[in-house]
Amino acid sequence: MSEGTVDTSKSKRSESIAKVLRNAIIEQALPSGSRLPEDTIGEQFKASRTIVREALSQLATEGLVEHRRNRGAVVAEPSWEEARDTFELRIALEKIVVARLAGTLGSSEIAALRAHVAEEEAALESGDDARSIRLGGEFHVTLAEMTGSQFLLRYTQEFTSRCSLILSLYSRPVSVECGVAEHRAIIDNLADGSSDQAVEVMVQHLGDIVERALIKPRRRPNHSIANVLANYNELLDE
Amino acid sequence: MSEGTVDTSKSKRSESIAKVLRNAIIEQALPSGSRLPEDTIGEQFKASRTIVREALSQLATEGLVEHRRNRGAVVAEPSWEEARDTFELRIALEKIVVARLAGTLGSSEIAALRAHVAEEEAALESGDDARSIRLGGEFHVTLAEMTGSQFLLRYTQEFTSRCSLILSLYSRPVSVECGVAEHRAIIDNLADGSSDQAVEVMVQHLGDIVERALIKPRRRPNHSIANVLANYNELLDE
DNA sequence: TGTCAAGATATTGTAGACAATTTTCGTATA
DNA sequence: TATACGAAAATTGTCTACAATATCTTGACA
Repeated sequence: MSEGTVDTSKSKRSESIAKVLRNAIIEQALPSGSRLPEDTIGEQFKASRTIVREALSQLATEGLVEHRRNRGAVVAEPSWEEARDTFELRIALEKIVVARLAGTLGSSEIAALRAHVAEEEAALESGDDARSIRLGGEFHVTLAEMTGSQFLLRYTQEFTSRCSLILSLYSRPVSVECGVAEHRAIIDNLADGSSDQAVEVMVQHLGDIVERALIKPRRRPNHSIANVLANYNELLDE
Repeated sequence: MSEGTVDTSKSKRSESIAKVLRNAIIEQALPSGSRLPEDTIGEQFKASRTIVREALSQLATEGLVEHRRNRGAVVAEPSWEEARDTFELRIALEKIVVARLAGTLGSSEIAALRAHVAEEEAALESGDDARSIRLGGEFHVTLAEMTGSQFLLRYTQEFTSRCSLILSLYSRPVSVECGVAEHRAIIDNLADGSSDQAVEVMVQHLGDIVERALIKPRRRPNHSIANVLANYNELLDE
């Protein structure tokens, strides 16, 4: 089906590939431990190994894949300690985001956030788990984006991705990690402008996520990389 | 059978190059805005552009260099807003480090920290500014290292480097940014184990640094990259 | 003399070739 | 049968060539 590769090539090609792989990893289409051979991926995207390698490097610094010398890249499998550190840092990070945002958002931004949550709810009801998880993470990224800070945005993206991966490893299969109600509460507090309270709600929210997580590892059957990527190619042209 | 193979050079050539460039940037041997042509650097290190490119990518994600499409890399010149964000994140990060460390350090670790500060003091008295700046940053990295957390270490390195770059842009020429006395106070509080107080001292310390900084930009004359790197090559085998 | 265009030069972006290393698999041997 | 060894295959690491793009130089023209 998908022969796509619509290039959109103004921004870096490796970035597009990284994005697709990132989504595939977060949605567990590529489970932890999956091998990621450079030429297989390159074939899928019709790109040379140079480009694929760039994408994998990027994902490695994000902590989503692991590089073993001369043995290729695999989807990372964060240890429990790494999971704990990641969440602790993420909470510290998002405290800053929320504190900076409280009381500064315009009505259009509030509306955008509410619309996003509505989307989350729709995905939840339709039972599309993968979509739910992705949208749940994107909510936090959207918040970071609204601070206008490149750094807060970049790190929020990084930590949100890694947390999604961690949750897929350690949390119960059923639990969707980002509660829609909690997101609504965050928006309400941001709109009201009570900074401390907004921070408190965010901390509570992320704390709940940690609570729900860190249960025990589980494993999914390995899919063929070629098949998985074929499905994800459609996402390329966004 | 095979001998030890202490593959220091094997581990990653691009990492060695990145390290040299990082030091050169932090010590302002390569001022903000300096161009970093791939083949010039490759020639210095006798490495192909592939390797140099890898090193530059690494430094780009660390925020020390900036990539302009088809126009090469230059030493980054963080804006005031980026500077502010970087420091805010760094403080949040190091609060975590100190909180985790308080009361957990063994006497050998305390001794190592004190030895490090002694080195800082020596460098300060000898008037070797570049060395002082580097050692000041390394103190914080050493702390992060002692937590045993890969993530805390990596991000502390990243933020410390970037902060050094920022200070070189915005702070007074004379001020050495990490006060030796303050570092001693941090060690004392870590040894005593009063977590809250240790955190407080660290926040105070980093706050002081910010205070001393953010004055106004200044500029140094551009040195030839080839010359600069020739001087720094000695550091390669460390 | 100043401006602008076109060619020349320099630098980055990407691809593919070759080398180095690991993994796999078949085969001989006890 | 189990194990050890070694050749073949697969995969990554690095280099170099070529293409695409940006920057600089030169010279014509107003």
